[in-house]
Amino acid sequence: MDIHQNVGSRLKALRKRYDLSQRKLADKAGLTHGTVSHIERDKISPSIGTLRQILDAIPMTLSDFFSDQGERDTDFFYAEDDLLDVGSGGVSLLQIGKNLNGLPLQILLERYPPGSETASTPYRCRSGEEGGIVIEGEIELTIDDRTRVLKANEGYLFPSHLPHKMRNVGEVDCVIVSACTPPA
Amino acid sequence: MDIHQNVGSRLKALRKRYDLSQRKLADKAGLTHGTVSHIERDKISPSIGTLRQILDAIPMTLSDFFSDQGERDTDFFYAEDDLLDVGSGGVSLLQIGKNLNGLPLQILLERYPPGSETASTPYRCRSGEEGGIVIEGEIELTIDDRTRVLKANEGYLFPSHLPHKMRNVGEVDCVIVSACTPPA
DNA sequence: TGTGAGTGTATAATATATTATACAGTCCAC
DNA sequence: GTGGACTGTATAATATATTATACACTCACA
Repeated sequence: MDIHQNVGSRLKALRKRYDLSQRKLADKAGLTHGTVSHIERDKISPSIGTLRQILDAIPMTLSDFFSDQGERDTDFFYAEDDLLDVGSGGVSLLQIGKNLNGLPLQILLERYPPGSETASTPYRCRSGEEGGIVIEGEIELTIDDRTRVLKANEGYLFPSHLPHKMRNVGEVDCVIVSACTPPA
Repeated sequence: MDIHQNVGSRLKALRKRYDLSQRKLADKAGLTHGTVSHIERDKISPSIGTLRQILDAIPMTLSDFFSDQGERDTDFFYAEDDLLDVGSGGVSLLQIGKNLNGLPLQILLERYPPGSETASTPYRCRSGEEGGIVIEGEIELTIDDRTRVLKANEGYLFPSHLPHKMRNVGEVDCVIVSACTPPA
C-alpha cells in the first residue's frame, strides 16, 4: 500500500487547480472528506469506483488522470518567436508551448517545402487522435494504405496509432495546422 | 457508455488477448487468481494499487487501460464541403468530422468578421486544453482576465476551464485554426 | 474409466478502504 | 478577543477488497 506513487499528490494538485476544498469535492463525489484526505496523503489506495466518483465530480476521465500531467505553463500567449521548432530536414514544425510534458494537446504549424516528406515509419503512438487543416498548397497524405491529396481548407483526422505519411507533391510550400492528443 | 463501463469485462478481454489464464496473470501480478476472478465478474472494485499491479504484469498503463479504444470513423479525409459549421452569428466555425462523439480531439477552422466576437460567458468546459494559431488578420483574445492581440503566426494555449473570449478588433477577417480536447 | 493439469467459480477469514466522528488550526466579522 | 465558518488531520467503527481455500468443470492421455 505504499506503491501507489502519486495518486495522492496528483489528486491534491487537481483539486487545488479547481479551487475545491476536500469537503466540496467529497460532497460532489458523494464521499466523505476524510476519504479525500486519506487518498491525498497516500494513506490508502482508493478503489477504482471511488476514484471514478471523485474524477466525475471534477470532471476528468480516469485516462486523463493517469496520463502524466506535469505543471503547466501559465503563459497562454505565444508570439511567433515563442514557437518551438520540432521539425527536421526541410520540414518546419512550430509547436505552441515549449514544455508540453503531460499536456493532452499538441498544436503545430507545419510547413513542407516542395518534395519534402515525413518519415513513413509506422510511428506507433499511444492511443489518441491526430488531425489538421491545410492552409496553403497541397499535401499528399497516406493513412493506413489510403492516400489522398488535400488542398487548402481540406482536413484530415485519424487515430494516431495508424501509420501515416505526408508528402508535398505540389510546387509551392504547403502549410498545415495540425493537432494531436496526447502528444507523443 | 463509458461512465459505467465495467473494469471487469475490459480486464477479461485484455487478459484473453494476451492469452493468459487468471492464474498466470495473478502470478505475474503477485495476486491470487480469485482476485482476478472477482474483478472480471465485477464483484469488486479493485484498488488502484491492485489494478496497477495487474496492468504492470501485462504490461499496460492505467491511462491506456481507461482510454476508450472503441470503433471510430474509417473516413480520414475531409473536403471543404465535409466540414461541419458549428458557428453562430457572423462567426464561422468549420469542424473536422461530423460525428465527434467520444473523440478526444476537435479541430476547427474559424473565421471572424471584423467586429465579431464570441460569447463572453465563462463557458465552463470539461477539463482539457484549448489552443490555436492565427492564420490571417488579428484577434483580441481574453483568457482569465488577461488580454492580448494576436497576429498571424501567433498562437495561444490554455486549460479549457478558464473563461475566455475572442474579438476581432481589426479591419479584415481573422482566420484561426484551433483545437481542443476533449470536445465540449 | 481414470488421473493429472488445466480452466473458472464460490465461500469464509483476513486485510484494507471508507465512514463517522472528534480535534486543531486559519481566516474574517463584529 | 470571541464566535462562526471554514480549512485539513487523526482515529475508532464499519463496509469492502483480497486471500486462502474448496469445489466443479474441461481436456489430453494412458
